[in-house]
Amino acid sequence: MPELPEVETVRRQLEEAVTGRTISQVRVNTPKITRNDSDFARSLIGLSFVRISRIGKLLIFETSDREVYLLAHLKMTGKFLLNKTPGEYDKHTHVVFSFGDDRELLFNDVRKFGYVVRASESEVNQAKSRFGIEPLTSEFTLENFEKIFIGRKTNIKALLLNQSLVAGLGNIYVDEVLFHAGVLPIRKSDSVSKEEKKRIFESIEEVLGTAIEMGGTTFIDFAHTDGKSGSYVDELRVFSRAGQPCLVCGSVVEKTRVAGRGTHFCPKCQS
DNA sequence: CTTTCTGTTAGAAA
DNA sequence: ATTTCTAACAGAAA
Repeated sequence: MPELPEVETVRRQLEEAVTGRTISQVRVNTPKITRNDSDFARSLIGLSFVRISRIGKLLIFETSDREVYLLAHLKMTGKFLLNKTPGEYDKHTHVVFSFGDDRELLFNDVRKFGYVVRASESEVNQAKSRFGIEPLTSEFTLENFEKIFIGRKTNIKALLLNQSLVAGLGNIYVDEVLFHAGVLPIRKSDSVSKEEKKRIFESIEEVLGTAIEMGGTTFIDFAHTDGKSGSYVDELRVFSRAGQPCLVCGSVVEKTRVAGRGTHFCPKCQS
């Protein structure tokens, strides 16, 4: 579930909690999470976190060493948790950062798809360059958004899920955005009118903006760094509501498979 | 018990 | 070149 609003929520909480703190100890319980980096712990001890930034769903930790960064992706079930009882955590805790006080930063991930890896400045720039336009920034303009349609004819859902075109949308928010915009997920991108593109563009800003304000969506696993849930789940209009009445028109919300993903829509509100 | 499904995405296959 | 499909993994649900 971590999509842009969830990752942004975590970013803000991490920035508040760990910037300026010196790493005194690092424990790697599951080497795969760090891409089997045998120097991971040793190279981080003594450094401090300077800034936490984000592009799409990727978290970027700047450290006090200009050449040392951490790149972290939550994938499906990853979480960063601030642990108030050092040494006590479950079997899904793969990396532990200690700061020499009574708080630890944990990376926890049931499915182990996520990662926390060390990167150089050039590797960070390489990673950034693979992302498309970032919503809620000055580069996210209608003009730039319209450009991603050029030369493409896949369905609109796959287009919006493509991180190299727009950064940060995932399965939940694409369904919600398309409902908000009144466009069916299966529509071929080259059939989407200029007016519809404008509605989708504005819906991305609206839906993501509100979701960030509400601390993201906790559907099953997503948690804030304090373990609490996001409340945008109460605002979902179609996602996970198959078989239930559309909150706008009362029609039954349907679920199909589009772009290989479970896809929810209202057959009356979207066309 | 077995099978199916799940929020992501890199990489293979088409 | 773009688009589609699958594997990576664990656990909940059917």
